[in-house]
Amino acid sequence: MRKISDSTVRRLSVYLRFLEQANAQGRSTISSGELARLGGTTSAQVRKDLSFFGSFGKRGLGYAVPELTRRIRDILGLERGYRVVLVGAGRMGGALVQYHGFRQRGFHITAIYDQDARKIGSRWNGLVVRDVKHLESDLKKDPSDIAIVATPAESAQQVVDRLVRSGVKAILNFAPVPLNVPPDVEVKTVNMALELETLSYSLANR
Amino acid sequence: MRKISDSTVRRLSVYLRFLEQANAQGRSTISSGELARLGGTTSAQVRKDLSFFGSFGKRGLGYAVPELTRRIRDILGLERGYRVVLVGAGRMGGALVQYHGFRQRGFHITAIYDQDARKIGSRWNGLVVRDVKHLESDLKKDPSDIAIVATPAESAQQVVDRLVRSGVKAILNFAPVPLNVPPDVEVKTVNMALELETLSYSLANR
DNA sequence: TTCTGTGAATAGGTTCACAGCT
DNA sequence: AGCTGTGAACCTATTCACAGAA
Repeated sequence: MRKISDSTVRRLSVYLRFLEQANAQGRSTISSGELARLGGTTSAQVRKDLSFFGSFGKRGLGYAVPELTRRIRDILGLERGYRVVLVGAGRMGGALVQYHGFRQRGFHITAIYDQDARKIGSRWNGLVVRDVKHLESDLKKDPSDIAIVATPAESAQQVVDRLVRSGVKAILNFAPVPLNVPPDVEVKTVNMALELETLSYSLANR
Repeated sequence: MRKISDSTVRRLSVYLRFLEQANAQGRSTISSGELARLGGTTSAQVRKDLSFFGSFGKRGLGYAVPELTRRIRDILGLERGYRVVLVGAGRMGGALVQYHGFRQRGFHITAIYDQDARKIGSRWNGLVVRDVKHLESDLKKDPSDIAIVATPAESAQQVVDRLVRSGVKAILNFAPVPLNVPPDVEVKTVNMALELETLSYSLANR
């Protein structure tokens, strides 16, 4: 498949949100102009983004809301559900387990792991925190495509190595370190301090 | 000042982390090649990024670690501290208040706000959660440059409007909606469900 | 010799503008 | 008339490649 830029994929996610709203309101069509306005981009950008995957619209009319919704869900691989394991039962892990947006979109956290004996065994949103030493054996029994890493920086790479060896192919990383993975594994790092620093930069340079 | 790309600013943040490590290890110089390897980029990229702000290196030698650290902190505006207010005392807000990376980098959360009577008055990491209705009057007394919005999607825009009217110039947004702000206000949105969707895309298209 | 600093070349993403359906 | 789909033009970011300083 033709290489699609990360920014295009991110915008598809954004369009999808507004399409779901339009669906809920029972709207039958939507134009590239309206999707653009809602998503903070331009109509040409919307049409270009969609054109990488096909011609979904009707000239003079716009896009059929239910069809385009389905198509984008399909492109993003959201028609199936995903099992997600979470490593790191700290504050951030806790927030993520509760985060409604994940389940809503078909990402189901199926297990939580930690090192800390004080956390192991406690119940979190219906799940028992397990000792991270069971990570490999659990994943062998119940494989997972996606893992969320919310450990301290020091242990993140080591955890990731173990996840990769256990067949995890996609990792969402909240530890503030770049992670090394083989080319067939995808990592997204969310680094909140770094986001604040870009804000600091913009305050300092005006 | 010449327009610097967001990606350059983000990479400077990354370099800064490794420079601080190198400092801690007492290293005196570091080359663009090494910074590149650590930060997952190329040596030409490192040199280009730095060259937008001056010539900090010594040919044949590399960069003096303490000097470059200082320069980047200065560029990013990290030599001063920032007062940060947090709106939304949910799970995510809780994780953010505790997050060590913020304080470490000079971002001090000075107040927490919520709507929910059950949360108002409770102590969080030494701060009492205040009724969000005091937002404007508090900011008038003690202005803040930066706010973190961790409210539900529905209230985010309204909260942001009030922050903007109160003089906040930079917002880190965890609510899963694009926010409208005037051009002199900077917003960074962190949308975790969207990150997972880009991972889903990469799993679906291989 | 080593490694920086930087124009020039390349690649990639966005916007333009218009032909072509409905 | 209205709105899509798309090549072409434009703009921005990255990589190359080399002159020049230590």
